[in-house]
Amino acid sequence: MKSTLSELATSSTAPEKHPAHEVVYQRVRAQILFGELAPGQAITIQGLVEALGVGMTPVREAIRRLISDGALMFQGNRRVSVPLLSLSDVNELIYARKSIECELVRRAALRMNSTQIDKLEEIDLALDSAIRDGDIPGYLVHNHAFHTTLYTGAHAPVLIDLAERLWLRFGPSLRVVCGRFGTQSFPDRHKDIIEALRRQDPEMAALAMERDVMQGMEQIAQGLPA
Amino acid sequence: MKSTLSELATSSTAPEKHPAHEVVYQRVRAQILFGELAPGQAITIQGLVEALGVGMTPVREAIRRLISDGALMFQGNRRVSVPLLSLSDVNELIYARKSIECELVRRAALRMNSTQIDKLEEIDLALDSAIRDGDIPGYLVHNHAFHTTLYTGAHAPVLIDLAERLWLRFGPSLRVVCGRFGTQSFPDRHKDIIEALRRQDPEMAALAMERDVMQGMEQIAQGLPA
DNA sequence: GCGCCAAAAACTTGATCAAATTACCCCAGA
DNA sequence: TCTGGGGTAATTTGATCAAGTTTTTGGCGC
Repeated sequence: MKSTLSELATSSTAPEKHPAHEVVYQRVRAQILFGELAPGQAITIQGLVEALGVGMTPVREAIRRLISDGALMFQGNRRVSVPLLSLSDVNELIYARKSIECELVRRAALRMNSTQIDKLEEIDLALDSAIRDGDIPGYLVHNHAFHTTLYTGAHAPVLIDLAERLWLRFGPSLRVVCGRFGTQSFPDRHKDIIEALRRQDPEMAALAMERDVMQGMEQIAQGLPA
Repeated sequence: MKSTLSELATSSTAPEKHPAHEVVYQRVRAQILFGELAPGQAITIQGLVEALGVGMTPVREAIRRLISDGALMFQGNRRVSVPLLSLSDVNELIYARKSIECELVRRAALRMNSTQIDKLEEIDLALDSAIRDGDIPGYLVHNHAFHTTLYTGAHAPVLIDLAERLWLRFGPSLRVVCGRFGTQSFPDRHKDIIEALRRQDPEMAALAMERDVMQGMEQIAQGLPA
């Protein structure tokens, strides 16, 4: 029984019939977010056609979407690859993440009820175990789940869309950093965020989020290819 | 000799061979940005196939991209349409535009040379004539050109990508507002921006941009369907 | 090193199948 | 007879695939 990370992350309890191009998109998206694809790695349409056993049209649609997301990069001569981040890119991502995600957590602080916050705490506990065990894929999955669940509470679809896009850009590089430094080097700001949510204190939440973002992004900056 | 707005806006001096899916994307993108498609309007694959004389795979790719951009909206039952903005959407767009575009103009203020600023001033003059003449399409095209040229000077690809996406979201609604109120109601903050650029004063530029953004978005908010 | 040739991959199209909407018709009830 | 509702048929549209065409790449010989 083989079950890859991306299969787990994309499996749904409700067996709705998703179109093939959607399945391919979600699958590759998860591979990028959770580090199964390395920065700089080449992606071919044919490769995905053979790997996933679908026709070429759905694969093409999924790839165009991912390029638009910034999750993949069009290299000009018909080549597609996972982007390599420059230091300048990381600096832009830092600014954008701080702007967007701090606002999301501010809004979430005003709107989330205690049930939703409990759910968040539950995810954070799973995240803690992953960190203790040095489980890098688990860390990536739960860390992403923590943020997306948090943002869902903000009821801000446009900002959430922007935030998800930013995560797709640094996902592969985050995986590399974890592989190099392990998960220990991430002190947990999530506890501060949760406390701020319970107090319904937007500015405290935004401050904790800013620290969380900075920690992650500085790690990525240090792990950049020289 | 018929030449629509989107044809003009996408025509390039260099007749490079772009793939059909790219041509379709640029074409529909321009139609959305410059108001040839109304909010709520339905988009069909077959319609574009017939209108543009290309196969359906390139059209599908272009549509997926535009959906990912937020320029089009997937309505669940296989239907695609130009999004209608809610007041909440506009509020999110205001925050995002202020964050991203003010930072872009700050960076541009530190990097643009006087030749580039001259180019910007030239575009702004064309914009002024369009306003005087009540030329709404011209206003939309030149206004967009002003901002993209300005942002190009910031050398910040990630932030530029985010900003372009935001423009795609409110493009159709901006067209509606112009049609209702005309172009007179847009006092010109661009002069302030240009002066700030010449002084290389990032904060003055950011402030002028913030006013420009607020003016445009408040117009859109007031023009929202009741 | 330069150019030609072969193989692989991307691009495009047309055909086929499935799903959804629309049109239409028939019948019941006023 | 007229009207309205329900159900079915036809058309429209979307989804997928496979084949043909074009482009790029990489190797090989000169």
